[in-house]
Amino acid sequence: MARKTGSHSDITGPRVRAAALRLFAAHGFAAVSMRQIAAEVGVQAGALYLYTPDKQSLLFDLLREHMQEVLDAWAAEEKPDGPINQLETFTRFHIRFHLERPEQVFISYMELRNLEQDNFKALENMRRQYENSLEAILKRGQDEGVFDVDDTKLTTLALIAMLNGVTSWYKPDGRLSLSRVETIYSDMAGKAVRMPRWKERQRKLEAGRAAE
Amino acid sequence: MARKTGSHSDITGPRVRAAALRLFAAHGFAAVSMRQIAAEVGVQAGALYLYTPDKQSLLFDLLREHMQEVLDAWAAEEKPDGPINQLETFTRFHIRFHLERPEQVFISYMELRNLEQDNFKALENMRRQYENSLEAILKRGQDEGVFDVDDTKLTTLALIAMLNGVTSWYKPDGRLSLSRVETIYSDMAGKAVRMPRWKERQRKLEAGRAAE
DNA sequence: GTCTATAAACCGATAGAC
DNA sequence: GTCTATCGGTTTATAGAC
Repeated sequence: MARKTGSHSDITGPRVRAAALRLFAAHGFAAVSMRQIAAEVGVQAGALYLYTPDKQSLLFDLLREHMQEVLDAWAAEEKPDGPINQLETFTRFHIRFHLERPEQVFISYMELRNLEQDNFKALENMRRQYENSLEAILKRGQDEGVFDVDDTKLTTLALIAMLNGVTSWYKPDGRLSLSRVETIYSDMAGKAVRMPRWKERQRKLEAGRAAE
Repeated sequence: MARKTGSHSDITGPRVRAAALRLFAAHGFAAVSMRQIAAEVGVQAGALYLYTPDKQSLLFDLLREHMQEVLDAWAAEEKPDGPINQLETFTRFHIRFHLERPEQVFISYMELRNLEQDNFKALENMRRQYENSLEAILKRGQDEGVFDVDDTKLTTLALIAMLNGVTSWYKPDGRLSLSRVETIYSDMAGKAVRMPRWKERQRKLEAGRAAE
């Protein structure tokens, strides 16, 4: 039964991509050779070119599909009412989604510079689109007076950077559970942007005085 | 006067390191060849080995010196009294120091994985030492009841990740000045960890009741 | 679909002339 | 201190047998 050659296009294709993902994440795109990827899959280097036109496309496809997954998953997420709850939903979603895909996340911000210009721009647009969905929540909260944010764009980037940081230390069997980590980050994000109660009171006081 | 060879040890050495820094930051350690570095300096590849035993040492020295600079600069920074002011001092210091050295910061977290194990561990210890100086501030604030932090270690990492994020978008001639950016981040960090006023009042209330 | 073999170029590092 | 030349090995990608 065992044979060395045969038709495995539908199986080998995904395996090539999985091996590339693992190796790029572990050693970096530039440091990984096509021969290493082939060895990981169990084929010869030449066979890889049946599944990708070149090494660059292998990287770009991995990054593009990851970003598309993020966008689709967030679009499918059920959104509660009100910016405060939406911010919690976003932070929890972001942390959970990213911790479930450590390798994709890692290469998504480590290997961007190895992309050719056009590929880089395509990825950057998708990333900006995702950031905009958080900024929209902050803007709404700002308009409704429940958030007190100095600059929504800057705050968006600061929050996402903070949330991304979790991927660099979290271990699934560490001392903190996933939901516990979600809660802590979500609380910090909320405290960082929410209108303080004393400011809210002052605002209402002034509004009342103006109404007299 | 012009001659092609001569004694330039004291000049060429730093130029090699500067070229390596620039190229590693721009293209990544693994993607940069010794020949490229030599070309940037204006010497032949062989001449580089007068200034570094090998490529790995070139990277390690850059990273180690950067971390040492961070530690020295923070040690030299004048510290105000009280955790609240110290947190502001730390956030402003961190942002300013890192924005002044974008290339060093970039390679310091992008190229860690290209270090051999011993070199990596040495760097990691220095990084942890720096993190500890922030965690000490949070712990003191927690003990004094002015901070309300769930987990000082996790919060330390979250704050540093947030602050580091600034290096990925800040442009010196952008719409926000450096001191403005410092203020916004410092405010966010403060709000994220400070004991809320209502909680503080409740705490004092309970303390008063217990004293009866 | 996978293999072997190979082209053409590049790599890090060293030797030895000047 | 810098050069040229080179060793021994690697790289991406392709050609052609099976």
